[in-house]
Amino acid sequence: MENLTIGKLARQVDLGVETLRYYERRGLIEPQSRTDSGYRLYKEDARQRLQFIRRAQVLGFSLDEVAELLSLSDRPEQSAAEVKRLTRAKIADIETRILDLERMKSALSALEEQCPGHAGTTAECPILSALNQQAPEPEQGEPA
Amino acid sequence: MENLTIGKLARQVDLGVETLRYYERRGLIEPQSRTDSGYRLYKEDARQRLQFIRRAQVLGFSLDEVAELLSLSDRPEQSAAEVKRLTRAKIADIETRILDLERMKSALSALEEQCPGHAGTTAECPILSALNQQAPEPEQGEPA
DNA sequence: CTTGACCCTGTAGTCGACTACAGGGTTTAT
DNA sequence: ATAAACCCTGTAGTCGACTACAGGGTCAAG
Repeated sequence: MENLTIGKLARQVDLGVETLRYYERRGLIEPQSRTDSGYRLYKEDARQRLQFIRRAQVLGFSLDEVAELLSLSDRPEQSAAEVKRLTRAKIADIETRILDLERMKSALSALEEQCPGHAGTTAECPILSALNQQAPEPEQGEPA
Repeated sequence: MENLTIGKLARQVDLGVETLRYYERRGLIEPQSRTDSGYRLYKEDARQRLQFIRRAQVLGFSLDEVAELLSLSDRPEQSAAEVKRLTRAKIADIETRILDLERMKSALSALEEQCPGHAGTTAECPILSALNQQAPEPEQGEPA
């Protein structure tokens, strides 16, 4: 039941004091109590909660999503369906981003292989040529 | 040699007028001239340049990088080495991001498969369990 | 000749996750 | 008793790529 001031907790979990207060504003964590002078006091379980936050972030969840996960975790009787749903949505999101990146990578790689580098000029560079490729006709814009 | 006002150009390339002015501030594009009253006038080749910008962005380049690519493209006599270097760096950057995302995805997928969903409670959810896993010892923080 | 659509500059707001003050009060160590 | 180290609130700044005003001037149509 040892009480921790925000500074001690911050050092223990290797976060800035400002970050902990920020998490509090975001609704992720709250001190168990306050001293008479208003100092935040945390219990040890705050470390657990902060670790939860960090791990969820590493898995790709935003702070808003972490807040949801935490509130679900705080109700152990509730169905796990929502957690599963959030996780699936996150996986789908990540897959989309991977596909986007794969597309960029393969386009870049194909061009990079063709590029003569120091052996040629920018005028002969297929990367720049691809970017400079003739534009489609003027287009009179959307007939809004 | 038809001159375009910023609004006409914006409609043709489907960008906002503000965006074009923003690109100008960022050093990506400049009007060929100005009217006496200060209106920007662009030539048709501005479309080409804006297309270059868009394509480079799609390939993952930041506006600062696009600016570099454009200035290289503006010097056709120069070696293509720098373009190749930028491209390789971008590919490496993308590969790193893909790996990060792949790691997240496989961690999430493994947990998601184990999650009972509506058939179980949050207390039985392996996703939340993983996030709540016992933290490493208190750690007295960095002995700064 | 006036209305409306356009243009100008300059500044501020958006998103996400912090990070950094400013201007105080409190606690701890000497 | 005083200085250092801590804590408080509240606000503003950072990054990137826009986007949105505010408060003007200009230009084309009726």
